[in-house]
Parts: sequence; structure tokens; C-alpha cells
Amino acid sequence: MDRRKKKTRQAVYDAFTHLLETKAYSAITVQEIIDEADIGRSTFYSHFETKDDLLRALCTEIFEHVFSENLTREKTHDFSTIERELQGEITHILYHLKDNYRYIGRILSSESGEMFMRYFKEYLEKVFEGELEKIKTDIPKDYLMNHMVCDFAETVRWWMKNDAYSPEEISGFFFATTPFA
Amino acid sequence: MDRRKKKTRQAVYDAFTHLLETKAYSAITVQEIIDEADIGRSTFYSHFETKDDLLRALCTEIFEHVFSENLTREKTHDFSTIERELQGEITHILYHLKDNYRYIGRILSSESGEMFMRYFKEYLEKVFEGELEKIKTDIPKDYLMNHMVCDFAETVRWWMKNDAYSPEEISGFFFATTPFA
DNA sequence: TCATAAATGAACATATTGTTCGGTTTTGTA
DNA sequence: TACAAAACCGAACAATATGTTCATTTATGA
Repeated sequence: MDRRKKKTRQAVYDAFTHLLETKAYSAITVQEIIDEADIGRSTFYSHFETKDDLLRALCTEIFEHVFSENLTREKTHDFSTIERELQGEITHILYHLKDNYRYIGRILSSESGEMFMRYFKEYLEKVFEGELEKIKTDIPKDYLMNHMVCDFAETVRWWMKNDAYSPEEISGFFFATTPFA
Repeated sequence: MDRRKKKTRQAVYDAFTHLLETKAYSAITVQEIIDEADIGRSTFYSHFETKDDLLRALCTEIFEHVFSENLTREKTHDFSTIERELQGEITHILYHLKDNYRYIGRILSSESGEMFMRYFKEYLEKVFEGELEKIKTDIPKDYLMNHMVCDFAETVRWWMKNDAYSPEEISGFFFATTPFA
């Protein structure tokens, strides 16, 4: 990618996350992002269609990073190690999230949180996929998937508000209140 | 309250929920609500400060109705009946929600869902309050409360998207995946 | 070097918001 | 029923924000 393009995008991301630290998503105007990023108005619109588009792009970038390794790893089929494996994966994701705390914590505490959560859950489905199939129960798989994904996503949201626990502790809380792992 | 005031408020609520059936919260303009409700512009603003204010008022009205009986009932202190009691209360709430399906389903599937969920969770805290105290565990109460409240709220959101189950079934799913009841 | 891609910034049309205010209609009540 | 108070009306207004256009300048990489 063109060096200028990369720089501009990064400047916009920085400006955006910086603004998110001080005010709510809906209260941020495109003009403010432009001013903060110190770029031309038409430049912004040549990169992003709208403010929502920008948020989407930012989320994608973050998740691409957080989930990069997890989604491609080989899954063990040995039942005895599945639980440990999932727990390890979860903890691993939590570590990645912790690294991006400054960004994510701010996004989650704003109104933009919902959009972030929506994308987050999409990625999480891939993590729990396969684990659920091994459970035999009358409860619809749909329900279970929603339950697990929301449970974990909300756990992370809670964690970002109560930043006093280690990834291992959070992972412990999560699995202690989950009957399927 | 003045008869006119009541009528105007109802006209606005109707117009608002009707519009929510066709488009997202953020895409709805005040002018559209005014036109749909067929009232004067200044009249709207004499009732509600902003669009968000309107949503807040609508949520309050709905929840005041859904939770009306539950919050004032006497709590049993007999441990053996607590689970049944909570399950009954939950089922009862689900029945109320089902009655308001047209409103709530639409609100939840739009972006306004987040705001609705926030209020919803506030009320839910009162429902689970007390139940959690009886559990002895290392997990922070905060976490547990957040877990229960989010779990139930997300269960309802899922239900509203998959309207093929009875309140009893949903209640069953909820308690089957909850280690504390 | 040079064609291309990117950035600039001013100007523009359009849309939405929330307020104001003089005038009209409806209410509740004395 | 009469009347003051309350609610409503609606047009006009200022203030913002949005997204587009375009002619011009600048940086890039091959």
C-alpha cells in the first residue's frame, strides 16, 4: 500500500481512538477527527465513507490482530484436552485484549460499544464453534452459542470496566460460571 | 395529567415504535416522528428534550409495566423455595415481555437495542439482588451479578429474534445454563 | 524521470437540530 | 358557563454537520 495511504489511515485511527478517550462516539464529529488527524476533509472521505465505516474498519483491524493465531490453529480431537485447550485459547485472547486495553476499554465504555460487541461476537463464534457440538442436551445449539458468545463478550466488557484482574483470573471466572467446559 | 398531554405522548410513542418497525433508531429523525405523530414541532420539544430522551421515556414506561408486580412482592426466606420462586418470577417477566413483543422485538433488533438493554439490566439487578448473596464462592459478586443480568437480558434478546418458544421453555434454557439457581 | 496515485482545501447543496414567539384551541374548575 | 391556565400550533431562525465536487499541488515507486 502507498506509504501516504498507510500514514493517513494510521493518523485517523490515532485521532479517533484519542477522541474516544474524551467523549462518546455519537458526540464525535467527522470534522473533529479530521482536525485531530490533521488531514484534509476530502482525504478523510476518500478513505472512509462515514464515521460508522471508520469504526468498522478499526474493529476489524483490532480483531484481525487479537484472533490472528487462534483461528488457524489445529484443533485437538482428544476429548480430555479440549477443556484445557479452550481455556488456553480464551486466556490467550484475554492477553491480547489486555494489550489493546487503551483502545478497547474506551470503545466499550462508549455508545460505540454495541458495534464493537457485534463484531467481537462474530469472531467469538469461530472460537466456540466445534466445542458445542460435543455437548448433548435438549437446549438448541443456537441458544447455547448465543449464551457462550454473549457470556464471554460481556465478561470482557466487565473486565475492561474493572481492570483489577489478570487474564487467568478472568478466564477462571468465566469457566466457573459456564456449565459447558 | 392533562388529557391533551396524555394523547400527545401516546401519539409520539405510537409514531416512534411504528417507525422503529421500518428503520434503525439512528436513522429516524425527529421530524419523521413529528410527521408520523401529526403534531407540531414545538409540541414535540415541549415533551421531550431529544430523541434519546424519548427512547428513555419509552423504556421506562415499558419496564414500569413489566416489572411492576415483581419488585414489590415479598421475598421468601425459605431456601428450599427460592429456586422455584425465582424461576416463577423469571417466567412471569417473560410472559409480560411476550405481551409487548411488537414493541420490544423491534427496539431490540435496532441499534437502539443497546440503550434498551442498559435500562433492562438496571431493572434486572433488582430481581437477582438477594439471590446472589446466598451463594458462597470466590468469584466477585460484581462479576456474578453482571453475569446473571447479561445472561438473562441476552436470553431475552435471543428469544425476540427466535420467536418460536414459550416463556416456560426459555426459562428452562436460562436455568439450565446457569449454575446458580 | 515521469505517470500515477494521494492529499489538499475551499466552496457547495442539503439536512437536521433545537429554539423562539405570537397566535389559537382545549381543559379543568370556580 | 365563563375564564384563566395550559397545551398546541407552525413558521421562521441560527447553528451545525454531512458528504460531494473539483481544480491544484505534492509525494510515490517503478
